[in-house]
Amino acid sequence: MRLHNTETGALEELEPRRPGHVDIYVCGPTVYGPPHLGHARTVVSFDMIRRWLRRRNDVTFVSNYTDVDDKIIARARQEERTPEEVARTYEAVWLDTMRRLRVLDPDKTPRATEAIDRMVSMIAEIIARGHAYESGGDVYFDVSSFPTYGRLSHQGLDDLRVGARVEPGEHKRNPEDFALWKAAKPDEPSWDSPWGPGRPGWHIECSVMSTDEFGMGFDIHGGGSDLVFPHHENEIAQAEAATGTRPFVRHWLHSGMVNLAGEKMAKSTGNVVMLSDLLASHSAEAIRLLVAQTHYRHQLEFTEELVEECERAVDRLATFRDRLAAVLDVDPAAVTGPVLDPGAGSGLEVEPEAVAVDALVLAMDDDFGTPGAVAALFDMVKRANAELDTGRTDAALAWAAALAVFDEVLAVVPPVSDGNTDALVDGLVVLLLDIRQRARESRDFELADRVRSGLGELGIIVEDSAQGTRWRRGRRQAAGR
RNA sequence: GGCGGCGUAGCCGAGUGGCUCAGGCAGAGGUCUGCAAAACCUUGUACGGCGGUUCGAUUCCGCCCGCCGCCUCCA
Repeated sequence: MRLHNTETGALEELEPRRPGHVDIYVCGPTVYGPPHLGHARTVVSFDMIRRWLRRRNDVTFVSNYTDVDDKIIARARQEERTPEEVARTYEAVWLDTMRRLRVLDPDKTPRATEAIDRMVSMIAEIIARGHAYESGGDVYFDVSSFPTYGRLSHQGLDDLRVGARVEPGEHKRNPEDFALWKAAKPDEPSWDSPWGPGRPGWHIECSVMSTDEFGMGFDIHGGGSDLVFPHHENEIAQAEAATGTRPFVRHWLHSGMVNLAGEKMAKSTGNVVMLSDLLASHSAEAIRLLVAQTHYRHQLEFTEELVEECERAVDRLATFRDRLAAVLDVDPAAVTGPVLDPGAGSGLEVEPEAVAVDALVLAMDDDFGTPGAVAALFDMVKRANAELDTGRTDAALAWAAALAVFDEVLAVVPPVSDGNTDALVDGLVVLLLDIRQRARESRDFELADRVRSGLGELGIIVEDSAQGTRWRRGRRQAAGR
């Protein structure tokens, strides 16, 4: 398969250093506050990338928590708590939110504060190799000593000098140098080091934690495109300067930013959508579909209307899933069950429909083309529905298996509502529908419609068909609103 | 100023040097139905502007216009 590499700016063949194994590191959050839509965009994009890679590879996915940082310290002061308490709180919020978005847990989630000793070692190594210097208790990376600096962001040193600046209290030789270690300030967390007490700069942690896990030259490093410079540029400089070897990373993957109604989402202007708000009124699947419909490298346009549209599209998938379940006479949950895992006992271990899966493979193998995958999915739904309308059900099992494959990669099919398990509600609805059926048979449509609209107001959707009357809970009620 | 990206039908958004068509949502008409819903069918002069290359460009090249991101903590 091909994937885009930020460093070369070109599509490249994915060639893992160990065939069949892919090691991927994605920069995680600084845990100083609750996650917002921008986080979701990046995390969901990489979740789909990971889900695709693991169909053919043994994938190890690592994503860190940055738990020492200016913003965490500031937040801790504000809330009169310790930085550690703040970090642990938002770490838990992050994990919970990502799970609600059906994002798979990383295989490992290293914390910056647990890697300080290795950061100190790496910094010492960088100094020893002549790429960094100590100055007033700080340690700075000497950018001029690293000739390929700027190769990820495609900028020369002269270009970078223009934007570079020196904060008050810094002791840089050159403005484009960056901090590896910051001397301790009063009332801030600090650790001992050969240069005195202090704390690490932001960039060093990812060089350390990724190579701790994978060593130099691992397969994929990812993150939002806003991290290309300076964060990832600096990670390369640190890791390669410390080891004297290259490359640090084989493929750099970066996801695009989110636009809110045409404007950049920015905390400074209050133009932010918090995920807790978004998830209160929208399903994870709709949010994931919205993300999947735009290629991961492009800017994502976001409005409330667009998520609403995705809700309707996602409902269509649920309806299709339920229809297949009815035809196959199985529990709807089994339809999108783990067919990829033989022996999981879903009862649906069959060949997925080849047409749809071929289209999925074609799309995803070309730089993780989730928009094409979504198109392939809905294309199958339309064809399958058309056949089912004519009473042809022989391919139902293959469709179900294909649907499960799609859901394994994209996770956009809403789960079967567990709201239907209330035996009392179940019984009452069945009773009402039985009465309604008798009314229909005696052509008392006024009463029949009264029952249907009354149930509708309670969030229960009644649908008559040639095969009899079906009912289900509407999305809003199923979401517990 | 530097680096990068985008401009595709009402909206979002793939894609391609010529071939029937991305896909979703919305709109219109229809089939089915007691009605509705669901589903399906039909329906849209789409490719920012101007040049160039070409037998032929939305797709390649140049210029222009417009929009956006990064260059500072940021997913």
